[in-house]
Amino acid sequence: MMKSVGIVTEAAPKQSRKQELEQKAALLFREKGYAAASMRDLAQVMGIEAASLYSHIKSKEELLQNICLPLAQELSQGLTEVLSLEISAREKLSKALSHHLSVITRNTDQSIVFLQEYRHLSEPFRSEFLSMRKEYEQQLMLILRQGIRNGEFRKTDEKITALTLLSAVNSTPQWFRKEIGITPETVAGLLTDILVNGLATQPIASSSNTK
Amino acid sequence: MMKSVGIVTEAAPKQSRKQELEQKAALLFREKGYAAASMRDLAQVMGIEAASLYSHIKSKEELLQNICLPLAQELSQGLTEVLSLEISAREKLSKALSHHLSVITRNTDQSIVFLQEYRHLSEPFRSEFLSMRKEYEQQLMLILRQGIRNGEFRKTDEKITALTLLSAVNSTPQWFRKEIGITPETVAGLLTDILVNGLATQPIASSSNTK
DNA sequence: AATATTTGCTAACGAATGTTAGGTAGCGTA
DNA sequence: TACGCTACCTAACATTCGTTAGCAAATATT
Repeated sequence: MMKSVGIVTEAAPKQSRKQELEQKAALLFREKGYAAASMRDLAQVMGIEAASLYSHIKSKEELLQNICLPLAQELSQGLTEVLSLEISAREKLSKALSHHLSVITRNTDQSIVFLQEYRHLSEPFRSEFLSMRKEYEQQLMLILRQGIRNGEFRKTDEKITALTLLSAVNSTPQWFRKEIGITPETVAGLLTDILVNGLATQPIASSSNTK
Repeated sequence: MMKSVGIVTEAAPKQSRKQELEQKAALLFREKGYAAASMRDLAQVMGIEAASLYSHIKSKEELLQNICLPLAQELSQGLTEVLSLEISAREKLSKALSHHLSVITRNTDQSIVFLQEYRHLSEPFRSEFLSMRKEYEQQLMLILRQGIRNGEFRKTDEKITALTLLSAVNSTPQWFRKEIGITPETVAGLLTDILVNGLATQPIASSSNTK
């Protein structure tokens, strides 16, 4: 039952076919959406018949789960680690955004599917996913609250700010291509700078300016 | 046999049946996604049979078009108007974000469908939609460029910044509920403040200004 | 009262969907 | 050699899909 190929020399893409399937599925789901992407579409991309897919997977939804859940795990774990550090709120926010961006820019297809198609998970998984997301948002709010309390951040609505930050960084996979020379770390620096320091060269006095 | 149970006496069905259908369709598409939402689902929400929907519409996609295209028009027109004003870049950006937020917070269901399901438009429409979006992004970049040139804004990557701003405001319909007392104008003020002035109370030296 | 429009019905269509059953060729290993 | 495993095949299934045809009651218009 167990694959005893555990010699260290396995750097070659031997563990491939299923992984290749999952990669192709992520790309297909990204492009057409989970519901609109058929197993026959996926089979065509793989160069085989639709029924043959079931030699590798149990169901279509298993593919979606294998895209969403590992990503959710990796994101959650990273943020929890950052929260445990004893550094300023500003540094925490910077590290949190960097880790988040690092994860999603290294998995752009998966991230887009993760963000947009999670609702097609069936029931134990969907709820689990949503509560993980809620906890993630609340952990981010914790950082903001700390920063506001000790004067590092301005007094903003924590919830709105957290959701706004998240959706700003979550749009990155839409335009990020690793071929164009820009690294995830550079992106993290750029976005963190914009969001923390703002666009303006000098802040405006009052809170309201519209009339 | 027609159901002659007209006793129900709906309060004031001022809007036509077709408008009601389009509103319900927007909500359904938002909740399940366009591809996963069936005409039979929609019929059930309307309390009629699926085939009866076709007394009001020509096709499922017509519903999607009637959700996406008016919204795209209203957004584009507003931004073009702002661009024509002779005011500072900062004021332009503020007005642009305010108008954008005003439109999407007044049509939350439609906005979410508009943002996530446009790809299911068939071909003349999808391309038209994409080019409108591209022009919208470029108009926003124009404001940023103006602000950077005349020193109102810090030197950031215009494209990345524009996309980041857009996705930040576009997440608003996800949490905005008009019942909770907060007005679109207040949201616009909050978000503009965060994005323009940043989170920090005092900007950091930002050593990572390599490029 | 006669007519037209709106709004709904039942029945059914062909096409597409995810998935199962059962089989086969090739390959590495005991 | 025999075995088991991976990776694929053809054929077919039950459902669901968007949509059409044809008809009828209610409502509005004349």
